[in-house]
Amino acid sequence: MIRTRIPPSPTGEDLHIGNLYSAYINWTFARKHNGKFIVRIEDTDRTRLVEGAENQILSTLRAYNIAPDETIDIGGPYAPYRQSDRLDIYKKHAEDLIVSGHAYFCICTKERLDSVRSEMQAKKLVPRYDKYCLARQDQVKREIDSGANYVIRLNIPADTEVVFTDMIRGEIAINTNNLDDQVLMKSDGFPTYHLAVVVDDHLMKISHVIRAEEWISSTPKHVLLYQAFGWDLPFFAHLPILRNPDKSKLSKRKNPVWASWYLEQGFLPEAVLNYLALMGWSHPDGKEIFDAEEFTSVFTLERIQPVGPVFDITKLEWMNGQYIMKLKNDNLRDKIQELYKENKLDLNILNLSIPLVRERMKKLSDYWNIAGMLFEPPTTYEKELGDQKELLEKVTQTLEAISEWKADVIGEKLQDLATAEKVPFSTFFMTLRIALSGKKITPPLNESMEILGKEECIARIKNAA
RNA sequence: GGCCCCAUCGUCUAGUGGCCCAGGACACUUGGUUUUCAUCCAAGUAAUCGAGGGUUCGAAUCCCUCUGGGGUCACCA
Repeated sequence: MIRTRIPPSPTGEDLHIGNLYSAYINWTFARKHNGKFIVRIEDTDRTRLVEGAENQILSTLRAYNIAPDETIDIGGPYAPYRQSDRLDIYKKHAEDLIVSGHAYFCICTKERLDSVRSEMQAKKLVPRYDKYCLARQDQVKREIDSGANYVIRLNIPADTEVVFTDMIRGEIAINTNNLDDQVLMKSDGFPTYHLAVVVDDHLMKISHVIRAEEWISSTPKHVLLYQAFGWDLPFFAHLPILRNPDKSKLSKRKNPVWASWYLEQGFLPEAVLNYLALMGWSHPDGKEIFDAEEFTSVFTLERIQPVGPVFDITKLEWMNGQYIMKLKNDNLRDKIQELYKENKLDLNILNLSIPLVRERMKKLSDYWNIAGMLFEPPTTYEKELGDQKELLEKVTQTLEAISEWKADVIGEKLQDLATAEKVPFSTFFMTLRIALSGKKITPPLNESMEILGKEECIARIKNAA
């Protein structure tokens, strides 16, 4: 049984786009193999905890149609799925490790740890804990009994090659001399990530640990933990890290990173996911546009490239435009309406405008910029029309004479007028466009005029001239 | 700095020893369609495959060194 997971930690305001990427890969891989996709909340850092983040993360994930099979609010066979609800489990496992000699108590102060580290750094050594407490466990335990704060550390053996296989990169070996005696249990009684992730992944029967590349260097600690517990290793696959244009790890200072931001901007979930699928992975047939269904059928972990891709919002916008063009009218209308629900757009105009805007939008939020003229008259004009009074007067007369207010009829009559007046179409219609919208760029004029209605058009032209 | 990962057009990538003096997509440029914009169509610019050594009849593809980029070195995940 394939079981995958993402372990978001509720320490930010929302799901990070990198986590969404990881989620999509994990979800897809699980579905491909008829497995389960688990979302486990890793809230062991009490100092960085953000209120409400947990719900936000889950709802964003669901907004992208990535539904967990097991998580905090739906439960599952290995509940609970929130680490703060599993404290007893970690405590017990940490104690097991103490008994087996793989871990030990430590009561060193922050000051001592700092000085040990800076001393080693000065000697150009890897800054590590010096195992001071390990040699005096009896005394340490006595001090703990009389109330001393303590942590539990992993007792990492010296000079040992830890080797594991990464499904994307192959074999990776790291010598334990580069590893610190990792704290497993913090003095507040909470486990650190390293203990919790190993214990939970094992207990929750996670078969494939698919996570970002930044975890590679701590994987040896996890491997050592699995071995200390006598457990089988899961498969590991480390995904490339999404990058800023300057190649550094995607960060909110340089890029929008919250997954819901893209939704708020009017990116479609399917488009964002499709774009994400192309990060480090390519369709075997070279296809660029494909949905989750197809991704699931052709996806393989082995095809993921280990190179860190730059997250290019320009290409995302193009792709989003492709998805918008494929939307059915009603569907597109509903999405626009949802985005502008505060403004309560006139439903009739909205409906009529859809065919006019669909090919012009890259994002749903482009709508107002393109179609705003259909809802309200211009207040400013991008071009002065003072010298066009006469022509506009004639336009008004022509429009007034039209009995059947249809785009093609309007267009025909206006072209006749332009011809009679010996004004080139491009000049003529640009003048009219400005008069009606104030803008040089608008949806097709005839259709827009039909939507606006005869009276509104005439009123706007009189106003402009 | 130590350790680890990585290296093909500006960006995302194809490519796993000969079909590649490197293909596609985005972006960009030009032309066509068009009543603006967009769509659509056509064409073009753009990588001496990071550099240097090997291996081989033959290397983007294998090996080594260097360089560059990234990640990581917490009682954060």
